Amino acid sequence: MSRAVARVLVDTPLPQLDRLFDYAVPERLVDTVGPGMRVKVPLRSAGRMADAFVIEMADGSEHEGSLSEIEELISEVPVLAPEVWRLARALADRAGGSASDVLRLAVPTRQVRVEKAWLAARAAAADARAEAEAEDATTPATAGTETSSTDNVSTPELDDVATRGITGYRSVDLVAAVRGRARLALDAVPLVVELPAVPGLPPRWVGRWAVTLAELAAVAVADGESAILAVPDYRDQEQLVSALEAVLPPEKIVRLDSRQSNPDRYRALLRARGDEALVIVGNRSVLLAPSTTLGLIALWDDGDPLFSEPLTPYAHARDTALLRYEQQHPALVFAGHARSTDVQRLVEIGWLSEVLPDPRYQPHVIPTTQQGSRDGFAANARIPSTAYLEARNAVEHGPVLVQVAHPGYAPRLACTECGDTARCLRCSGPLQKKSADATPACAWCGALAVGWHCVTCENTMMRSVGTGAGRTADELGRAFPGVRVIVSDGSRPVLEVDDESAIVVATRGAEPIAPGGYRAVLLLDGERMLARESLRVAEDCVRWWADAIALARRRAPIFLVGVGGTIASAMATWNLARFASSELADRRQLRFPPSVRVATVTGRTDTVETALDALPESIRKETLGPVDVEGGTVRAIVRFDYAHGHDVASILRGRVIRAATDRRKPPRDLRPGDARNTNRRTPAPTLRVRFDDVEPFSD
DNA sequence: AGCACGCCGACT
DNA sequence: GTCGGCGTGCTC
Repeated sequence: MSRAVARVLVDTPLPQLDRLFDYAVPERLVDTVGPGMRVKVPLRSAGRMADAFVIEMADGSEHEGSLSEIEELISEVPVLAPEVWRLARALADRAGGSASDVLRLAVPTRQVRVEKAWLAARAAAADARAEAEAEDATTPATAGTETSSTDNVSTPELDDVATRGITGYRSVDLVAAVRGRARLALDAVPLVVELPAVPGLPPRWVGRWAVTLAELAAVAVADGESAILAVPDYRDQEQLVSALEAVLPPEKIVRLDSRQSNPDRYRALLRARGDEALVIVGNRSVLLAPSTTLGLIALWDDGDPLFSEPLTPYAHARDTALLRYEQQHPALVFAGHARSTDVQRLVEIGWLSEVLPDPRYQPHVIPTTQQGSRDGFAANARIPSTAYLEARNAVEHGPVLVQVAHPGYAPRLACTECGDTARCLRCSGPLQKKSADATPACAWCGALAVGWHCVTCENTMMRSVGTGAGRTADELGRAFPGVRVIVSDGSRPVLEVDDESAIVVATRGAEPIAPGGYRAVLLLDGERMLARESLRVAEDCVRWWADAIALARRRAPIFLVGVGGTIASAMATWNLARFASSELADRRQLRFPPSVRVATVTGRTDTVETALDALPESIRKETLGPVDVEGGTVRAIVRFDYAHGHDVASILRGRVIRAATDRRKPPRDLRPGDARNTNRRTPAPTLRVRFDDVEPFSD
């Protein structure tokens, strides 16, 4: 007779165990165990237990040997949704990683209290339904936040969206596009807007992008479908949630992000597991949220590096979104003020359709390569005279934004005598000053530089090099006497300012929102920002500038200081798509990402070599390296076309599994005369593969 | 990772 | 003869 068999995925990072194992279901569990539940199973000799997810149930097994029995059902709550499993599998396969690594990000650890509340609510809802059916009445679901209701919401605001459409974009019916499951590259209108007053909530200004995404999500919910909205950081999330609260009842909005406590995340996950239409908002991991009725996925500002997952298998949220699109076919929206080269690539192959803002919203950007005026304080503050005059005029009416590259006071200090960088005497890290009268401190170890002397020339005096936000603020205070100066940087961010006169000095990405928008914007450190050595500098700068520009009042003057060339004219004409296109063309020329994909292969020399040898010749010949990295390992970079992604991933994955299984000692004759192998006790580094990492192309 | 199996060297 | 070393391979 057939006995109940559960196919499970064992929760382990070992690549060789990244497949399904069959276990017999003991009699006592036959009626309860099901897909998505956590279980404990014996692995290898009895006594060693491992956690696992039940993936599917079967009548029998292909396995030759005898089956072990499931040891224990951890919980009968099916925390792993089938669509999340499929996504995790596809993601791991594409990235050459293990599905369980993805699941660790997707499924929070169990919370018994939360689970009990959920089970109780579910039981209550089932009772209520039965009762309602008996009475043949339609009682709405009652009480508690855990109830599930499939009722469509209809708020006045939402009806308004559906009839009026979403405005600000050129000849596109965005509502119809979402309903038609379109794939869009949406260049957002660069403005701030005031949210409609909601009783009990303070008035609030947010980026207009947030309102647009909220409206799109509301359309999906009105159609009985869920939306997943992903943002790079919490400041964006705050804006988006506020915008959502203006168009949807709060119980339709679920936050799911990595800053939440585990119980909160678990509660959010269980809510998303129901079949209620919801908007699920969060950072990169929100794309792994369960949702069976997914009508929309939208990413805000996909070029932000916070969308790259720092944990194996390092998937980028954009790629997660694309895989999820393939599986569930929701509408897919990549929205941003600037356009990433990655999205541009998808536009150019005809896979995404562009939506452009109405040209009436084009910001008034004035590039000035001129290096500063002669008039006193403005010169110190690195502001060209035209910009200074405009800013002085504008600040009389409200806040003016000044964007700078570096926080602190003096980002770098140097010896007054020999000019060498001042370094920490303890750890050789560079010294910095946090404020004008602060004692210099080490950027690495934090030690205060008291009794400092230059290691090169023994001199004991140092001077500031470069200008941080604090020093700019001091100088601007003198340039604009009597005007309030507000500083916002990454460590002490200011989220909002009022609409009174002020000079707001902010590092990139930390710009506060001003009600009604800034009266003028000065983008000061463009030249320095562009000097960073990275494949994506230009693209990043355009994004940082565009996001700051979007905080300006309509028609406010925006000065891009010290930047010229195509990048400046792209900003001035607000043709950021064309800029992305020319960037992409350059990368194509050099065969750099995202025109091609890359994989970095790291490990012991012979392991890396055999891994590379396993690749087809056409791909092998596009290998850069291997080059030595620290710890007796080497690294190679493989470039390949998107069409070969599947092959490269599966071949390299095979090598990773082999390397993990194979514990033979390294060959004796590995590079004779190489001191590395003779003396050091290297713990045999295994083979590591990472896909689409841009870091090796930076300094 | 762990743990068992197995095939050669020194032992009662 | 056989005890146990670690090199090799597998995990339902």
